[in-house]
Amino acid sequence: MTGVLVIEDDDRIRLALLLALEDEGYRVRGAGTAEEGLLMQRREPADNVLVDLMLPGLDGFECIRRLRRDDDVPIVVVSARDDTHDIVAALEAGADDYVVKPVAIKELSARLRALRRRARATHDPVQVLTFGRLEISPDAGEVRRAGRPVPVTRTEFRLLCELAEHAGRVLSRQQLLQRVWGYDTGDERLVDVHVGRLRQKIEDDPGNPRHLVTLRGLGYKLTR
Amino acid sequence: MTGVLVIEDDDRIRLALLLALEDEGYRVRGAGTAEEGLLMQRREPADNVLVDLMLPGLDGFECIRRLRRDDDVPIVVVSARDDTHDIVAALEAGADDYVVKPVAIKELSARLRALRRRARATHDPVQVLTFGRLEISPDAGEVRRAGRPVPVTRTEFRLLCELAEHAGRVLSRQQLLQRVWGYDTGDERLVDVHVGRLRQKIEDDPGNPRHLVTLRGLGYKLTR
DNA sequence: GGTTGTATGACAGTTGCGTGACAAAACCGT
DNA sequence: ACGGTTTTGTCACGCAACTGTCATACAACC
Repeated sequence: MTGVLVIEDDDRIRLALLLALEDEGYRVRGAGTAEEGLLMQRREPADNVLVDLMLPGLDGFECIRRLRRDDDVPIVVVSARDDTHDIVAALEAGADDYVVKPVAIKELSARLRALRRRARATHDPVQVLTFGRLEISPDAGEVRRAGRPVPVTRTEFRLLCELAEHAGRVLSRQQLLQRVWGYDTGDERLVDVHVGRLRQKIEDDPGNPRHLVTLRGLGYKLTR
Repeated sequence: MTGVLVIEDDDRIRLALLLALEDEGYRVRGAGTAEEGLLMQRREPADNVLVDLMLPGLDGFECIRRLRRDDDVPIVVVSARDDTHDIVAALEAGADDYVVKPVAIKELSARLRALRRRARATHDPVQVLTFGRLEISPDAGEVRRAGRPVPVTRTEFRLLCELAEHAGRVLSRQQLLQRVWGYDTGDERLVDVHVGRLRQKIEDDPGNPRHLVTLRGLGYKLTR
């Protein structure tokens, strides 16, 4: 799910935008001032930023410039003013798009998508799931323990990814058989064996597993 | 100087746009129909395409889709209609921006710049991809190892570029077959053979590949 | 202490990969 | 069009790694 940060001082409009975007399936958060927004973006970057031009304190143009300095996040200006001069200035400052209020939420959403399509191509970030000092990159097909690559086999890798994807939740042997092996039926012991082998590789003390733990009678889970 | 292609059937508007853009410093060319525009873009790609939605014959949406299929060129829709439905549809079809006629040329120009900034971020750095002492120039069609040119065949080159473009990620044989050969189906061993040949040329010790590595059961990836 | 559920080591069959050989196809200069 | 050269795809073989099964040992629960 993609996150959107809305920087807008008018509480009513901000709330309306946030609700509408949430409805469109975005993870949302809002800020009432540029300063607050910049801080939030620095702390926990969203995938898109919507920013109003008229903000108290630091104005929208400056806000855009600073966002742009830190980050390559796609920025959309949402402003009441439709003056060409403002539009040009905002785009020059580093904004990617400029829409005039009031804006149809469907249009905004489509513009955000179009923008992310472009932005994604740049970064293509490789996802990394972290469990303590254990790192799993499903894309890279790589597992690391304390930064060192751990050679795992395909089945072990799939199993680990499956567990990682549902981190913290128990998965029964049946579920694992189904998802990793595609078996509808089969010997559940098979899972045990592979879990064991995986532990040898990823746990510091395979006898006392910290991450890949057994829940007697239920199955296995991966914890942080 | 950057080139802009304007696809617009109304002669007066097209001419006005072309003149105005030329004035802004763009190298311009125009097309009166989608078919003509597609042909021109294929023959000599412009850096931006402006397209009207209402075109005789192939309509704007289809035109966008076809442009997008060939190419990653930034596309801006310039339309008289400001209906949300049209905007969303155009963006979904692959357009990057949508402006409503009449449009201030300064705004249009700023939007084009903003768009190119994004597009460039994705494309320009692709000029030389470096993996240790291995350099790949997709544009120049050249591969170098420790500064020395390495003669690779076309297929090897495509394969290498495909892997380089997704550096650090595993690509399955299926994916490679699809992307390099365009096969939807076929013998996956074909990939092995070419990977092997490529290794002979680009790896210091082809037996222990450092860059073009195998992930048993998953595929291949190129690492730094 | 008995029962149930889990860990693990060994093993044989299987799979996946690298490679060299070869023929077909594409390419290229004449 | 022709002949030589390079490139491409197919195949078969061998090796190494992986997989699933089983038997046994161990731990948890009642």
